[in-house]
Amino acid sequence: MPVLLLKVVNGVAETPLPSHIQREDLNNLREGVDCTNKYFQGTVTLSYPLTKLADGTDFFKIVLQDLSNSCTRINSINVLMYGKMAEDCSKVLSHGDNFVIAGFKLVKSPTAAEDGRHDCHLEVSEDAGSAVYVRGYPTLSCLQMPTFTFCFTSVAPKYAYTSLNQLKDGTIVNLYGVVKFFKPPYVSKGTDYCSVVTLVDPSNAKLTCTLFSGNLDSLPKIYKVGDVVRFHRIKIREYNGQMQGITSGGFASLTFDGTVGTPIVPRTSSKVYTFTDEEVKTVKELRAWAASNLSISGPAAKLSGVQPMLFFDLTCQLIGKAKVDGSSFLLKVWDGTKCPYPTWKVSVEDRELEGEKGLLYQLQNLTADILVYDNHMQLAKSLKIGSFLRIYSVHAKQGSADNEDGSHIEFHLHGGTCYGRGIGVLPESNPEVKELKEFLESMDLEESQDMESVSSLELEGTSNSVADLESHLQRCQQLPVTVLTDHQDLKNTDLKTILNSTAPQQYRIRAKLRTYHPQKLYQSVKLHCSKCNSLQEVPAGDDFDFNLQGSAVTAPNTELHSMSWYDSIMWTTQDQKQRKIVIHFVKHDELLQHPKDTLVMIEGGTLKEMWKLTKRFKCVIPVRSTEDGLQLLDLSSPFLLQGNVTYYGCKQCSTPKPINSLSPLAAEQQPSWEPTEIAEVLGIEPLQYVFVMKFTLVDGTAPLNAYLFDYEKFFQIPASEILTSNYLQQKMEMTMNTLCPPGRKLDDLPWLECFIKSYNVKDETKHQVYYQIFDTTVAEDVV
DNA sequence: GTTTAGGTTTAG
Repeated sequence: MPVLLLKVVNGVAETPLPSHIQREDLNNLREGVDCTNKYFQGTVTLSYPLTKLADGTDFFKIVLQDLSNSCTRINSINVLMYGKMAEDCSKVLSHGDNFVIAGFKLVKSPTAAEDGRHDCHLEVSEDAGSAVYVRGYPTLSCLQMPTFTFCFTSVAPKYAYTSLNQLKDGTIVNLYGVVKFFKPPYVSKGTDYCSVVTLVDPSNAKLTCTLFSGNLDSLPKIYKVGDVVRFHRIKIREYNGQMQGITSGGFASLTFDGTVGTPIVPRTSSKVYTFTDEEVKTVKELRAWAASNLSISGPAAKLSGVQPMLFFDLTCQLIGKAKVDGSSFLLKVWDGTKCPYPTWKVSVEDRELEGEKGLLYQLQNLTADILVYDNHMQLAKSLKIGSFLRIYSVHAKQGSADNEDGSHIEFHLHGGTCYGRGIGVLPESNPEVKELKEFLESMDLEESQDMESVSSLELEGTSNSVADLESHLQRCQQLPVTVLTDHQDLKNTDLKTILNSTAPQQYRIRAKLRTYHPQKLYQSVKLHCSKCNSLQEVPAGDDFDFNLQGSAVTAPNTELHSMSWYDSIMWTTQDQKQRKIVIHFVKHDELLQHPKDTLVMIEGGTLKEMWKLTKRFKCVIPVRSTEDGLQLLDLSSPFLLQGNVTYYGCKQCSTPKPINSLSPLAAEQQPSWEPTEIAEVLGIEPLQYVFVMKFTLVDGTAPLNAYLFDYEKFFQIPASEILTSNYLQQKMEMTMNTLCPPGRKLDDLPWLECFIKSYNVKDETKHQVYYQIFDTTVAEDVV
């Protein structure tokens, strides 16, 4: 998406177009051309009346002519506008107007043969992040950032939504709800797919909807309990004394991830739909309500966390499939983790097995064989190898002990759809799929290294291969899972001896990790001040937003705008809050720099808006206006956001200076905008992210509690980045599962080699000895 | 046109 900054003063756009978007000639607009950062300028030669599409969305079509290219045969193009932008443009655009469109979508024109215009048309809407600039008119659009839009225009809701306790028999309504239960679409016994969805909302009423469609894609794309949905035109009936929702003609749905703080992006098959600030607000409210009123901790699990005798939802990639018999079908999947129990292997005829043989072999010990039955077979057969799946309510069944490999675990997807049993295909765009892909890709390297040693082996018929991953993993388990980075010459000391000795001293130990605290790993991340040695919790995002709202109450001081070393733009949100937002772009030699090198300061922005800005700009500093100049916010807020790290300062040790102190840095030849440098000139003592954990170690002589205090060395994961990276969180969880595998007997736990030191802590009343882990890191093959 | 399913685990 393009970045289009329209400078707005008193509501009138008067800025030239940003330098990085480039004009594109009509004859260069071709299907497949990347139109990001391109704009098209043309003159209106024809406009059609404003109309409404079947779903009520405004639609406006005009024809633009590119007069600069009079020599080309085709010099005009259709422009299709949707939603609010259509309505607005229809009011101000007239014949002969010359204007600019950016952020358009180039789509093959179905009417090119008849109207003789360009063989593509341009589609624009606010939802798509488009912007229209008409000379001399107020801006119709937006100050638009890479992936979000600050809209200047207010949008009145077109649809009325009924809360779930107000539903009446025989009506057709629009509604919102949080998914409490769902059955992923399955093949019904009739002609359609069916999906059953139970919704709840803050009225505390519940509605079960039975949705049918011949088109799988038009059923709601619900991936988990807690997702938020918007249904349009759903029919309400009474059934067995309760209200029931059922699809009616024109049924349409949007689905949103229900996790607080994740991007609000609708999942839908509808080509055109209303999606405005109203929707965003409603989804936020429902997310917040659900977070405190709905238990959404589903039965999701990784293979490494599978418990026998339980049902769970598995997110995985399909690597093989095979027909087994008339009532069952085999899916071979993996999720990058290893089930801690022996798992079954379903034998199938070689010719029935689909999938890449090399990969199936390579991953054989990380693969779960899932047998699916009856009604699920049809869907299972149609799945594409390589696709990402969520298989709901898989049964992890304890196998019979008389089997030759003892008691193994079997995976069944039983027939029927009770408890939402079924299979859903996740799109590549799904954040969890992205995460999984990244994760699987990062594993591939290790696997392929292992494969080098067996590359000469025949890959066919290798069920008893000696050089498989299983034995590799077993070898790993005999080697220590943590190693020393120093002090190799030291001898081990047993824990009892250490506990009976005086502090301070240093020891090398060999022990097992019996348990650790906190179990919720994100709780182990703290902020540490190396100056006063204080530790504190990482502020929750919500607190920070609250602080921002407080600072936004003070109106921005326009006297501080556009100083010698920065340019400023301000605008007001058109929602009820009428929030004023100012962005100050720091210049170098009086020129704006490339966004990736630019530091921006923002007044009145929300946390989410700032995160978006960090994707585009080098650094973001939240600021507020005072009479004397721009200042940092209270130190409960970060003083800097950069990449995916939020930097905080120590309240005790910092003496914040005015923002103007940054200007010498901006004047440097090539400002590096290093966080430490920024902190220093702003008088901030930066806090460092650190993992703080308590390990209970045992070695057969005594248990000993040792603290881990680690910036990044132990886990080889920067503590500063883990809170914003699901991938790193998953990696850390896997590491902990290797160090201390759940459900394992003490004998079967792996050994850790650690370097620890004891130290004294004394106060008036007591004296205690503590232990801390040093110079130790997770072994290379564990990471 | 208005079936299909209408939540609450298979039993392989």
